[in-house]
Amino acid sequence: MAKKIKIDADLSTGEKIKEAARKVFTQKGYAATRTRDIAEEAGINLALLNYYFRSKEKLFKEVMLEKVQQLFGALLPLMSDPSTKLESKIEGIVSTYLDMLLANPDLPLFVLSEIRGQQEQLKKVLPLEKILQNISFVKQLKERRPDIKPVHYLMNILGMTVFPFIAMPAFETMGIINKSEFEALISERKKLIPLWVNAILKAK
Amino acid sequence: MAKKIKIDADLSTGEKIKEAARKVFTQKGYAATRTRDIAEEAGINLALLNYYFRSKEKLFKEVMLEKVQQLFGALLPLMSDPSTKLESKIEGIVSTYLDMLLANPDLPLFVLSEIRGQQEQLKKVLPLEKILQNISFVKQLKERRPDIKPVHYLMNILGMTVFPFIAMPAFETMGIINKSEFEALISERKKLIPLWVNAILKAK
DNA sequence: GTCTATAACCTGATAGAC
DNA sequence: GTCTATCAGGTTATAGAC
Repeated sequence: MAKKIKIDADLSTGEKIKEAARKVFTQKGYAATRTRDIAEEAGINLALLNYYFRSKEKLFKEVMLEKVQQLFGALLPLMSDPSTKLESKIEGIVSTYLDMLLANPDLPLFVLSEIRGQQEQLKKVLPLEKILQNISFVKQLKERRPDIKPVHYLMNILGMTVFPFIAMPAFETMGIINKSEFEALISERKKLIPLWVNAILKAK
Repeated sequence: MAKKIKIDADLSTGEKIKEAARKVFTQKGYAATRTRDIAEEAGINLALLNYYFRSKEKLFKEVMLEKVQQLFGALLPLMSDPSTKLESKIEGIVSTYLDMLLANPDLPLFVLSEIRGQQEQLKKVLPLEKILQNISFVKQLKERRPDIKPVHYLMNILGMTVFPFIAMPAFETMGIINKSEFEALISERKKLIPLWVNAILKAK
């Protein structure tokens, strides 16, 4: 069994490069990754990277757009479904989102820290401001608590759900927690967060 | 009135450079900042930067340690005080921390994304794992809810408090929110979060 | 399509004059 | 202490052979 094979060999060259780029960019960020890192990770030559993608920046933007959609796009269908009521919607959002984050633990920190100066591209892909107005979830929050801005609950749910993944690297380098302990915590939170959000919704 | 003066002129050269470094590093991160950016921001020559600080990395580490202490250090005295009871401790933590974050909005994203590979330096300055064991706040949480790990409440409080500052740049570039709207939200949360944390502590 | 070699550029750091 | 000029090394991107 080959242990240090980096990228699946039976992918098209373009996909191998892109997969390598996904990995290196999300781990190190745009400025700190060298195209050589990506080429090596992909098991191809540096020149090929520029043959398939015109430049480092172009490759990055493709990866970035994907990641933004992965991070935000996963939320929209869950929040939009008008057939589920608020409680089960919260449960679904938290559970699905935590699963996605466990599979992509460094996605949030990557997107949120590398998003600077990507306004142009983003607005095309994710017209979030318009979506957020008429989405079923927001309406239900408004109904339940007309006295509190729905965005507050959004922040609370995302904060409780996403923040652990943002802080994990720090806690990990400080030796406070390791990966398996973290995953155990997250699986506890899968049941707890919906409970807590419910309590928050009732708080006076 | 000189509008584009970058750094107060009546500082020692070393402090001018460090102040500029604080600003540029926290905005762009280590890899993306050029020592030339810092020199220009400080209104001095590039060579002087290397005269005062031996290298880019050394300058960065000084700034980084400061910022880590600012981000985590502010919490410790608040969480340690054994004379305050749980409710008012939560109120104090949230209120003080939000004030600090409003004054340094990009501090959390900077520290949490640039902390990689700083283990050595950090453990000297912040032996957090030991502190967290015996701190008054954690004990009180354990007493109140022996059935839930205290770290969960830590994550909830920090998530609700800090996460908005992490997500703000993203929401800002998407045009969902602007700075003054954000600050208004935060000042609302100053009263709401303690309420919510209380509700969470009671949730069954 | 894929490679080697190299061009063109940028960045951190230093030498040396003042 | 502060500057100008420059070096040394590294990085992106391309030219050109296969």
